[in-house]
Amino acid sequence: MAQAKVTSAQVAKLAGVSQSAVSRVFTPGASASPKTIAKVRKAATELGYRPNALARAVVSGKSRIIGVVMAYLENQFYPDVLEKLSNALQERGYHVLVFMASQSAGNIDDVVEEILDYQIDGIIAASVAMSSDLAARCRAAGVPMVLFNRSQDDPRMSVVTSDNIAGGRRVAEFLVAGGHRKIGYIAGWEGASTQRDREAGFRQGLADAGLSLHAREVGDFRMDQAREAALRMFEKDPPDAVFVANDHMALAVADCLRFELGLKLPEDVSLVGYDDVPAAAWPAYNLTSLRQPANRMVAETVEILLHKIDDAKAAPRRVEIEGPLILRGSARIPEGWKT
Amino acid sequence: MAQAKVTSAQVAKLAGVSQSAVSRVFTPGASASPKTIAKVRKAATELGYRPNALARAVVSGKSRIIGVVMAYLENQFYPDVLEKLSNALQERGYHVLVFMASQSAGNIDDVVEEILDYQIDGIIAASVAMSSDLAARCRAAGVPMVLFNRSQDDPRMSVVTSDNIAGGRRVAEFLVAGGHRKIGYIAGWEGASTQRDREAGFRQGLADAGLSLHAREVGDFRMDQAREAALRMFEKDPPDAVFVANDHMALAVADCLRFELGLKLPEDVSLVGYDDVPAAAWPAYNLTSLRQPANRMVAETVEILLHKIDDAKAAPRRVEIEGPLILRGSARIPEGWKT
DNA sequence: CTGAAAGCGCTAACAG
DNA sequence: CTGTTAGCGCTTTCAG
Repeated sequence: MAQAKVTSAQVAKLAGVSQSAVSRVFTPGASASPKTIAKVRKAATELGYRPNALARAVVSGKSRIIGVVMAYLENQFYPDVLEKLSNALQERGYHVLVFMASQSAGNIDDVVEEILDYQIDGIIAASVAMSSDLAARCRAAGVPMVLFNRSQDDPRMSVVTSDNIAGGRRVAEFLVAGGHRKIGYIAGWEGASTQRDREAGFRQGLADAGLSLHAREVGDFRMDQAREAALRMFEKDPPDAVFVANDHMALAVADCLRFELGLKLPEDVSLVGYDDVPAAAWPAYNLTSLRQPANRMVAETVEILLHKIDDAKAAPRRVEIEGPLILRGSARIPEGWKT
Repeated sequence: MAQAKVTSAQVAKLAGVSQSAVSRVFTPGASASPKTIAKVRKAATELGYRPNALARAVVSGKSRIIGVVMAYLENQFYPDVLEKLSNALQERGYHVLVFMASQSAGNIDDVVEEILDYQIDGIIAASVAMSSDLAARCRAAGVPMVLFNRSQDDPRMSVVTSDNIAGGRRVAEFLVAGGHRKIGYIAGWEGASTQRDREAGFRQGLADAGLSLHAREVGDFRMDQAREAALRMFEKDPPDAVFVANDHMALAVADCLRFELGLKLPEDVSLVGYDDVPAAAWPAYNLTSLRQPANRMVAETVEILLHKIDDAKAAPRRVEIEGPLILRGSARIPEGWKT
């Protein structure tokens, strides 16, 4: 009968070996004779023994816990990422301690401290701005960190994003090739590197075609703000195409244009988003969007982090992954446009 | 200058007190003279000391970690719940170790064992079926558990759901009052208690009006399955109203009916979902839905779990929370229908 | 209130 | 390979 809190000592006694023998049997890198292993395993299952991960962590210094900081889960892109991260880390024998930076009165720093108290082996920060102060603390504590979908100038920091500049440029090329000339942009939160890069790339792409932004509004990565931005943008001299900094906002813009302003996509205006969240593919939206390859971004993130974990002096890496433009019905497709 | 891994012993030395004094200053329930507290605090901040939560957990037996098991995050209802859970627990000084049961080759039991190794103080299982075997293990390990949005017959288990039977019945009353007579139902995964209860309530509601189900198909809580279910249901003798077991599926059904079958909502057919996820309110869907009050469900869940944590012999509780029917444009609204 | 001392459950040298 | 012996960093008696 399985007892609560069985210790290695009890297993040792039952198996007739030393406590360290038990430890060895359950420690990945250690060796024991087949005979000992058998005896210990038998006793262990008999008692329902499982090693105490915390005690192990205290002595070994490795908790096999990764802290994941998320800004908010409303944007479909993030639940998807969280799920993938969690699965990828689980496969590698790590577990995820989550922290939502959302509501928490701005003091994300406090909670990262708290999370640090758990002796986590690494941190993944998705779309949150790390104060350089905090980054310094993590470095001091020897906890590797990688930024996901948010860049930072600090060259000591590992970063994984999509290639936002190339992506922005590609959208511009696409819209220009589609014959659009009055092209608007709805920006995300201006503090975000992703926002800045997408806009920069987009502007470059327009400039290459001798164009510039016809209109620009800020949506702050929020649906309600995006709707209002769209309303302002179409008040007078409306654009014939709009690029929205992410899909989450683009969905709201699509609704606003169609149901509030009575416009048809793509006949009256072309609309393009960024991320390719699941909802972009839903028939009600059918949104053309530049895909962020979540799978590859997650894989890289995990790779970089785990590598840094077992080699503390590994150099920081900055990875930008290009994603394809997914063509759907919300934007006019140029004749002969190749993929 | 903040050093990596500062111990209480170092702080003690600097403060000129014993190591236990330092411990007392940082232990919630303990006492020390104001003078000692001051000295210790000063030394601690000077060194950048923070107690090691793991070591504390080993000796105290309380980790202040809650394991949260989630089936999948694609259905918008769950990210929302996860975020709220995480926030609520954080406020109470707990942290969340997540486990995604999704892909993981069916063996959710294995990973719950893993998560149990971390000496978590409690488990919240959202929409996952606990094998009674596993439930027994948790009980043996003395780890309280509460089931969220999924019921189980075992009376020793605490459970929080919405009142699915009342909800199903209410939808039936609503559709009947709207003059519908050929009413179809698209079921979720048949293994889920929520599915069964919603259907049971719905059928009761119809029966009370002398009606029965005109058609029934299974969508398994998946969008693609739901679409196919809708297609089958409308192949011949189509219903004039459909209740779909959750919004996640209802969104797919809405798209199928409108864009594949060319039907108008609510003129040709009324559609009602369950959950009231954010997307239900998006203009593109405007879906009438029975809301699951996530806030209250989460609050209850946390309450029950934490109570059980500090009183091990607290009786299990089963809570069913009623939610309102949110009227939108996808279903005909009966004349004089009161809220 | 405070320090000394005894563990929590486990891993990691260390001799044999 | 194995048992013995030190700890990991902390909380918690136990005297004083």
